[in-house]
Amino acid sequence: MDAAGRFARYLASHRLKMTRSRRAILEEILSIRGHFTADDLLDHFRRRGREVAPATLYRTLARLVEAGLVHRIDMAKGQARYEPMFGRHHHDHMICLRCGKIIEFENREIERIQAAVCRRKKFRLLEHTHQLRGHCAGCSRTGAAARSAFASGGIDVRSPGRNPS
Amino acid sequence: MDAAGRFARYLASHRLKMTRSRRAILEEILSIRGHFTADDLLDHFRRRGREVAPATLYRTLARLVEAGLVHRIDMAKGQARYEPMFGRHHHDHMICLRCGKIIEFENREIERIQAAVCRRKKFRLLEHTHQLRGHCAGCSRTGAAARSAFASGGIDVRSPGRNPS
DNA sequence: GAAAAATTGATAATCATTCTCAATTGCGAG
DNA sequence: CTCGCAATTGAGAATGATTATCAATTTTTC
Ligand SMILES: [Mn+2]
Ligand SMILES: [Mn+2]
Ligand SMILES: [Zn+2]
Ligand SMILES: [Zn+2]
Repeated sequence: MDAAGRFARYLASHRLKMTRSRRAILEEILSIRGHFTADDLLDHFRRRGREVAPATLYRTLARLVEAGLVHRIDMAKGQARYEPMFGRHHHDHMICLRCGKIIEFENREIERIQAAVCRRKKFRLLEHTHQLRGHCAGCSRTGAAARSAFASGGIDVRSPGRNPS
Repeated sequence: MDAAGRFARYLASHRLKMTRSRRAILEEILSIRGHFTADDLLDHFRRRGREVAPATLYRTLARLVEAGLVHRIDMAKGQARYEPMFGRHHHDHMICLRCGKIIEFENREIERIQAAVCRRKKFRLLEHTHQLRGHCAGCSRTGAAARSAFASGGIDVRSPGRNPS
């Protein structure tokens, strides 16, 4: 089933309604490839005239996360990032502290060991985050000259395709 | 060298002063075993009459983190946790979503693979967080009855000794 | 001990996100 | 279709942990 269908099913099973705003937000997210912030989306809408209130966007993002269609990435500070998870599998992130770029990685071995550690401690694992912070290839090369797009908002919006590694 | 000495050295090398407040804060932290929030510390001080302004505490905690004597654990929401890192080595955390307990774990294998992944992507790793969230042994056992000490502040303050695993 | 430099603390500011609540909309029943 | 009611929306206020301001105070230096 497609994303819209899955969302509809989720809404129905929770006595929630498929409204114009929710449809528009899902639509907009599906058109994005990569990671984005709530503000990124608000900007997109503003530019197209179609306004969506922040409260509504935040509420809908929470629903989409609930429904498993979107993943939320909590940063140590500043805004959270989101990414569409439709048709993708779990992965973790490397975050460049210079330019803000987000690189995805996926490692079965780590996940396996992680599960084993939890088993040993009798810990029922529900979710996890594994964030690697440092300098991306580009920023390591170009000394201190890297334009710090991080602070000023020029954040990454790119994904390495369906199967990151 | 002891913690106070290391802090003194750090301060000196940064043209900073060893003040009464900074000494008191470090002292207090050393007396704690386990994880704590800024508010936990403020409470301790308040109870002993010796007041310390929040601004001062936050500033000092930042210095201690800089100096490598304290580690800061950013939670997805709510206050950050801190823990003394004096004489301890790196480890990561499992966080119980029911009772808030923090369990430490350390796994060389994961860290090794993590480093390899970074090498492959030419990413210069500077720091990382690996948080496992779920239910601790106790909370898994006692169904939904677990008192949610998390929201109400009764957070863990315990460490499994010098060498977690 | 005085001057210079750093620190403190009261207070205001930040800022992403959530809350409130009156007005609006979606939708199932009739 | 049209009601009726529950769910949703949006404007604006509230939250809450942390940081910024800045005058008064403490430390260190000379
Ligand atoms: Mn991703
Ligand atoms: Mn710890
Ligand atoms: Zn970079
Ligand atoms: Zn627990």
